Amino acid sequence: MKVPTRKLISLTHPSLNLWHPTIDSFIWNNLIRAHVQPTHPPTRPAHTPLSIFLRMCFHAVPLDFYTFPFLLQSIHSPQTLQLGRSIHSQTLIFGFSSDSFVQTSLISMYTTCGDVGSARKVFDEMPQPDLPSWNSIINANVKAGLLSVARELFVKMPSRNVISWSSMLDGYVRWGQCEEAFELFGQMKEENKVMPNEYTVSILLAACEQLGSLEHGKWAHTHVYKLGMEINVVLGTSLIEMYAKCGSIVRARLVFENLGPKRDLMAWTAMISGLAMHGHWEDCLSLFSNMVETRVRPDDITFLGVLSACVHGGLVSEGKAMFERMSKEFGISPSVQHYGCMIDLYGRAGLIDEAWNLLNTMPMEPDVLIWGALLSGARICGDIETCEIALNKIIEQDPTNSAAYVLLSNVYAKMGRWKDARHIRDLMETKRVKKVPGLSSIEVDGRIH
DNA sequence: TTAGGGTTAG
Repeated sequence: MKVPTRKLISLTHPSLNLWHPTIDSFIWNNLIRAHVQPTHPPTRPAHTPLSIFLRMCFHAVPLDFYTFPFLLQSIHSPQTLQLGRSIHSQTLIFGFSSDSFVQTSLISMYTTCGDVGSARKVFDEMPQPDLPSWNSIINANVKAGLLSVARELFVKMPSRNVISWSSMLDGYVRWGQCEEAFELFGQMKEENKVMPNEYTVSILLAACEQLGSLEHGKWAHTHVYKLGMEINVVLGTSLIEMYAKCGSIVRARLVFENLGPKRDLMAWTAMISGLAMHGHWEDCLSLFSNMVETRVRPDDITFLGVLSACVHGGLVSEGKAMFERMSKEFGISPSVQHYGCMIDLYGRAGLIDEAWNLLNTMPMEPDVLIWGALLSGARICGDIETCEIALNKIIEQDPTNSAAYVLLSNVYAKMGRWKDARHIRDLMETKRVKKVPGLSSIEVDGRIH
C-alpha cells in the first residue's frame, strides 16, 4: 500500500520548507534518522529528532513502523530518560507498542539510559520475544552487571546466535570474570552450532588483556587463523592492545604493520599508546609523525599516549610542543589527564615553576593526580613549600590518604614547624578513630585550613 | 529507497 503524501505547511517550519510539493513518511523518518547521527564537525542543528517528530505529527503525516525505532535512537543517556518514557507512551497511543522492532528499540533505549527495570518490563510484556529481543534484554542485564540474570536468560532463550554468545562473553569480561568467559567460549566451540566471529574474538582478546596473559592471547590469536577470519581494523586494534598489554610490543607492531592501509584512528592510537607504555618513546613520536602524514587526525587519547611517552623519555621540549600542537593544530582542548602528563613531565625535570605556571592556567580544578605529580616533582628537587601545598590539597581531596598525612607531617618537621607536624599527626589519629564512611571531609579540612 | 541484539584506544 502506498503511504499517502502530505503537503508541508511552510510557515510552521522555515528550514524544512523544501521546494518539494509533497513530503511523505519515508522522508520524515529519514529526516529523524539523519538528525540522530552526530555530524562532523559537530554542529548545533536547528532541529532535533524530537522536534522533527513533533512537526511530523503536527502535519498529520502518518507514522509507521520505522518512525519510532529511529526516534528512540535519539535517547541514549540517563539525562534523557524522562523523554524516553514519554516517547514510550506515544508508542502506546499510536498503537505501535506491540511491534517487535519498536519493543526492541525500547529495550535498548532503556538500557542506554541505565534503566534495566523498565527494559525488563518491556521484554516481559512481549508474548513471543524474537531473537533480537532476547539478545537485547541479555545485553541490558550485562550492562547493569546482573550477570546471573543475564545467564539465566541466556540459558532459557529458545535459540542463540553469535550475538547471544558474544553478549554473554562480553558480560563476563566486562565484569572481570575472565575465567567464566573462557569457559563459555569453550562451551560455544563444543556445541559447534554457532561460529565465533570478529566480535567474539575481540571480546576474548579483551579477556586476555585483562589477565595480562600472553599465552591466552596467542591462543586467541591462533583462533583468528583457525576460523579463517580476516583481520579487520577492529580485530587488529584488539590484537595490538592485547599484545602491548601482555608485554609483547614486537607482536603488537607486527599486527599493526600487517593492517596496512586499513589503519584508522583507533589502530594508530593503540600502537602509539602501546609504544609509550613500553617506554619506546622514539618510535612512539616517529609513529605519531607518520600518523599525521597519513592524514589520520589524532584525538585526545592519541595525545595522552604521545605525552606519556614524553614523560617517560624526559622529553620536555617535545612534550611542550606536542601539548601546544594539540589545541592549536588539532583543536583538542586538553583534559585534566593531559595537564597531569605535562605537570609530571615538568616535575620530573625539576621545572617546578613551569609546573606551577601550567597548573595556574588550568581551566578545571586540579585533581589528586595533578597534585600528586606536582608533589613528586617537588620532592625530587626539594621544594618544600610546594610539597606542603600539594599535600594539603591531596588531603583536602582525599582525606583517607594516610601516606599524605605522614609526608606532610614530615615536611613540617623538616621546616621546624613542630606544632603543625604534631597537629597533622593528631589529625590522622582522629581520622583513624572516626573511620566511618560519610564523615565529611569538611570536618577534616576545616581543621587544616 | 528507511527499522531492532554484540567488538576496539583511557
